[in-house]
Amino acid sequence: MPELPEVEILVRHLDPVLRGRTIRNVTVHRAKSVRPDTVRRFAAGVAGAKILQVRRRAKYLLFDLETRSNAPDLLLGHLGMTGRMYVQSTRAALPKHAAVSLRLNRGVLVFEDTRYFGRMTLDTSSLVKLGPEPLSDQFNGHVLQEGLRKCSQPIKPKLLDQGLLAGVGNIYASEALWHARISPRKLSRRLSGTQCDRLAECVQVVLRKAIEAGSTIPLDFSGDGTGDGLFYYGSTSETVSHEENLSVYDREGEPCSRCKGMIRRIVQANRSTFYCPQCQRG
DNA sequence: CACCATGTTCCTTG
DNA sequence: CCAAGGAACATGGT
Repeated sequence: MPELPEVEILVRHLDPVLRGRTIRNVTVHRAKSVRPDTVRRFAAGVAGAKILQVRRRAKYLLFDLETRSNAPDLLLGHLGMTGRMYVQSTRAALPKHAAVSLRLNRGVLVFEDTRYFGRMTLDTSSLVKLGPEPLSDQFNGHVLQEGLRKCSQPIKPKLLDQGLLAGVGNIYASEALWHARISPRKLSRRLSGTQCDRLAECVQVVLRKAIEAGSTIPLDFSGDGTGDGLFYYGSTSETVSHEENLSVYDREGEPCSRCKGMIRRIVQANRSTFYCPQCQRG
């Protein structure tokens, strides 16, 4: 599920469904999924709260809560690598890897997370280290250049630094660089002003396009087949948008659609990078 | 069995 | 102290 566009799509689905609902009951199936909260503190803080709004910041879901005074009023969700969130019927069985489930006045908000790298927590400290939202006017080529000025890392792994800009992940980092025709191995501080402008622009275009593509994917109401209209599944069908819309990610050995070069896979900072050595130069 | 996976954080190294 | 690299986290797919 999880880069900025996928989280954005999920938030757009969840907000109208959850807005105004009250959390009647809290079950933490995996204690580590609410870290650094304890199960006790999390349950006490969330039970009885009313969800006022669901928003996004970077790859985080923000649930604004109305709670008793002095209680934390912001619940934070992060999908990690494999997290999903959806509302299902109270009668439906929980998935094998349910991490947290919140029973509402109607339906259950399920946080499912196969690898348990994700979070649902009242601790919001991770938000303070985040850089600008790439789709806001707080982000542009100049801001990017400033952030890269003293950086000796190659540009691609640097794009994953959430303190530089917040929300780009491994897929869209490779994609943005391809669109900007910049080598992922280029030293960050060596990007020219023009390149920074172009890269900032391409980051925005790639993210916007992905959100647009995700918006056209129909919701998956399949759930468990009880079909009472409650089901909002986080898209199961992102593979569709992958194959259709990605230019280099996971396309090692395929020809570049722009120059007929051969797309390569390399490893940087322990993660895969995909690029076209022909049209992405130093 | 080996290697790969949309992310973050911690530990080590330089 | 800082930046960068690597591993850990946990499970499943190929």
